[in-house]
Amino acid sequence: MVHFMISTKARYALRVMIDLAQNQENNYVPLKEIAKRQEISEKYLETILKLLVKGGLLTGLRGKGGGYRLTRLPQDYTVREIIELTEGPLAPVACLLPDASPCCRKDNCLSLPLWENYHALITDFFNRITLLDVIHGNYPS
Amino acid sequence: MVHFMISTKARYALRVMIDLAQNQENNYVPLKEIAKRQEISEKYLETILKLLVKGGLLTGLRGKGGGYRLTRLPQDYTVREIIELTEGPLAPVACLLPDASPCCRKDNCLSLPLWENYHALITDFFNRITLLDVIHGNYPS
DNA sequence: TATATACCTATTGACATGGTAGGTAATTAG
DNA sequence: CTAATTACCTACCATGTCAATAGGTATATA
Repeated sequence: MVHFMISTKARYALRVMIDLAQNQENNYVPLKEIAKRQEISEKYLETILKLLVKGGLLTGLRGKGGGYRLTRLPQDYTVREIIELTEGPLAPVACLLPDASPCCRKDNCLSLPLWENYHALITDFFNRITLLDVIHGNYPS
Repeated sequence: MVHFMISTKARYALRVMIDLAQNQENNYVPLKEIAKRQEISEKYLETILKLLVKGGLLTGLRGKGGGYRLTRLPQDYTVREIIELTEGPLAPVACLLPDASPCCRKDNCLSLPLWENYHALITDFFNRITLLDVIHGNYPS
């Protein structure tokens, strides 16, 4: 609806990460369990978990007793990487994308510094906050 | 392409506001001139200018010698209102939209505080910066 | 061997974005 | 009064992304 919204992919991904941090103990947690707890369709959740595994944030194990689990400790994930993995780069304008080709207007573009500052602000924000911070509700004051 | 991108509507709107601040002197500036300087299609620019007039950020005058001009001084516009007018609220999740109906998960939603903090951060950022700041390249250090 | 699980490919409907087309109303210059 | 200029209005369209679904395959364990 509105363009400043975080996609469900990124939001669900974060919820999944939280869910695993809280429920994995020493076991693999099957998709079905996560889906039930989080009230997310199993099929849709699959596509999200696939991304997280592919990006190395989770490990998947097939077969009976299989499921998913974190590859690191909660304090070693940043919110930024979870979001960027599922939703793409945080760049607010094409000129600031990782692979951006130089813009011809660049030198006399008065807006660019605004987007650069904004970009730096949100990147830094999401970079500083770890998964553990989210679970404990720790935010910079 | 990627979901963190500011829409062209908001970006063009900002460029138009800058353009007018720099070129209006005491006259009304016709759409055609702005479109030419900014290299934006006239037809598309129309839809953006309509929004800005409707929102009270610009005045339009018809007929020969007509065009558009700012309704206030550049230092009296915030970037936030320009963006929100053209792109909608800055809320990153539905729960934080102005007219949001209460979410049943709200009380045990660990993510919500994250989005609230993020929302406050960017709202404050865009709120503090005026059109004049953009023109002069003044940003908080 | 049966069951549980992750993993893979493809498809769909809905919607927003970015942009276009053509016409109407108002104002001024001559 | 007429012609030119300009904003304003309604409608349309093509593309792409999002959110979600469907059905099948590979792998591990009990």
